[in-house]
Amino acid sequence: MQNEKAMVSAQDVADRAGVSRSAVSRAFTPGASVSPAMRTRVMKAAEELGYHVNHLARGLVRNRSGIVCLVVSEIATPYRASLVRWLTQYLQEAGKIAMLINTDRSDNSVSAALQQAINFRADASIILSGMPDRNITRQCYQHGQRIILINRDEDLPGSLSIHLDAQRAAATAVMAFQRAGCRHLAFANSLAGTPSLMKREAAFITEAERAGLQVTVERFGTTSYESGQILAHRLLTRHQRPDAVFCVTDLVACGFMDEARHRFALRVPEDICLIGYDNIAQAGWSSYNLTTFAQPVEQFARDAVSWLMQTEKNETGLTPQNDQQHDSLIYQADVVWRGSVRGG
Amino acid sequence: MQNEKAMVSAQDVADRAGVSRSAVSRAFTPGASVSPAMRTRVMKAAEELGYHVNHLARGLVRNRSGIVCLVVSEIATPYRASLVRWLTQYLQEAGKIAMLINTDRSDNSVSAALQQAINFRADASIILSGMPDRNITRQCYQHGQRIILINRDEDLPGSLSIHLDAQRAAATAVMAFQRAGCRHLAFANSLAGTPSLMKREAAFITEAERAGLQVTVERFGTTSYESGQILAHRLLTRHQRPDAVFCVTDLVACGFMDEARHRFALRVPEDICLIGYDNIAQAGWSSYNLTTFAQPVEQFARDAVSWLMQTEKNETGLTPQNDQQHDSLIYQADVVWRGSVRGG
DNA sequence: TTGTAAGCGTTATCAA
DNA sequence: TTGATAACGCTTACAA
Repeated sequence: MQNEKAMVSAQDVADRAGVSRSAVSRAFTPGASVSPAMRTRVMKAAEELGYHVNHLARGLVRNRSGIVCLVVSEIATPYRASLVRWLTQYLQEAGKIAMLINTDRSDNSVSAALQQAINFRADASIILSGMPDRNITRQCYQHGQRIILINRDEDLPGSLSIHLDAQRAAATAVMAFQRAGCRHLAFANSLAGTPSLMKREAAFITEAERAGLQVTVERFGTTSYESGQILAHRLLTRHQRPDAVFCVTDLVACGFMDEARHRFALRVPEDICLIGYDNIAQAGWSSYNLTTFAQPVEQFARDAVSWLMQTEKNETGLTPQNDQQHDSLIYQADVVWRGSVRGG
Repeated sequence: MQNEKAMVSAQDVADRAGVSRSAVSRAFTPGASVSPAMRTRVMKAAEELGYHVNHLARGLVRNRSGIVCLVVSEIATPYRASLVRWLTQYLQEAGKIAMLINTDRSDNSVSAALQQAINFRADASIILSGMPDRNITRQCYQHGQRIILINRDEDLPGSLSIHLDAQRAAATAVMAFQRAGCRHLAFANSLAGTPSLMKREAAFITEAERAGLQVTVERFGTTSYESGQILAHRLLTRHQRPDAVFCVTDLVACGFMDEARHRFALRVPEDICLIGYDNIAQAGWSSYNLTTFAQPVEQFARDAVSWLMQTEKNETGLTPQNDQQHDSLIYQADVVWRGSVRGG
């Protein structure tokens, strides 16, 4: 015990238990053909020796690692963090393990992340940020790796796309603002230009026009609290100050609200109505009490993982024609009425 | 190309380039002895074939995977999320890759997480939450896996402990409250009972006593916004209402402040002074503008990773006696003066 | 149900 | 610098 071998292998366990290597392997493989007596015997020896299956070797021979890559930028952001939280949880429950790859949002770095995914023979990659090179995703696909895109605006062969329907949320927002008697609508967006974010803007404009209302659009920086402050400054110093602002995310809305209150001495919702998007925890904090649209994050995670497990079987029996098609899931972002819109 | 083999191996590349397998291996190994001509030749073939080194196989033979496990509960919490953010970033820059394991904070689930770390032959594990069984950490150690403990109160052989000095922060807080003319100090804590959190409480009491002040302690729930609200309710309905509260984390402080303002109509800092801990992003938002102590999170990450890389070499030439000792890093949490304390 | 043996894709050792 | 060969620890036909 003093001089224990660093790594104890299945062979060591087999020797100790007086059985064959394969018996040990089977004892550790769920659903393998092994007698209860054999299993307990092996387990006992394994316990005594401190044996742990080497997933590297297992993955090598099975050509499937059990690893799922999470490709994400700005993990510390509340919305992303909660997505990662639920994803890791459901992944673990399904017996998978999450690899977290931090990207700087550039498509380049996303591609680098997928390189890693391929290197580790990940079973799948879940992309929360950016959009990788088509060439690399093709390689992932060829390696039997499935790809899940969350709020990304592209469809890849053999992938699952998870989207939000921007239209209904926009219609609800316009309706709420109208009911509150607002006349001058605005949309506070970032300069990120992410398709899903641009869709929110476009949908809001469309729905406002349908209601006979004009929308002032202002765009700045990333989707952050600080951008919200700047956007507030820009919109609130305009000649025609808006009395209703739809912010592209809650983070932006929080920054906007703080600036409106503390710099412009405006009351929310009396002087200005605000709506956000995401339903991050802070939106529910009583300083903000922000009306917003909730992304069903936990649902995303649950459905993404169950899609993963369902498509697992196809792994071997690839039917190229069929697999060329991608799956798609579209969710509604439910409105969460709080106090940032009059009469909400 | 239609019928490309799912996985292209080093052998395939070697065949195509007309060289040996080992030449391919060397071409992909940084610092290996290979001529530039050979390298470009191999790389060309690899590119054409879409070859990617199999890290599973590489890890198997090198007995080192390049994986570092991050064991953490409540990832979506701002402080944890930012720690994970920096850790993953520095890990990646050092050529490692992070595996994220979500625990429910129980020591059991932390042990299960470390099991996974062993299964994947992780180079190291970084524990941000909970405290695993001594038995399992010993096994990690024997597998040559290093362990980094962040704000955990135990020292393991061959591990690095990262701690915060609670005393100086406490002294600073007491001084600030005194200078603000506060008479009735309180400490708002969670029921979590984590050693690092309890230390903050103990240190605050000690320093207050040294200054001749009494501290009312209230404890409730987890360290969350909601707990802060409850704690505020409890402390502010007391016969002797405190006029200065040190909150165990910023999250608690935010909840406390919101409740004090919106439910008790108290002004901060005029009626009550508040100090938090962590310096999460929200503490800087203008609704809170919270004076707090900043955990040097980025520094943690940088130092943790550089310790990891430095101790890498010892991997093979283990000198048991030497390695029994652990390293320890103690940081100061610098105060961030904002507006939640009078005269701050 | 169990054992035997042949890989899986690498890297490392040793000659050349 | 390059190439052959032996591990690395596991799973999985196939045979018993």
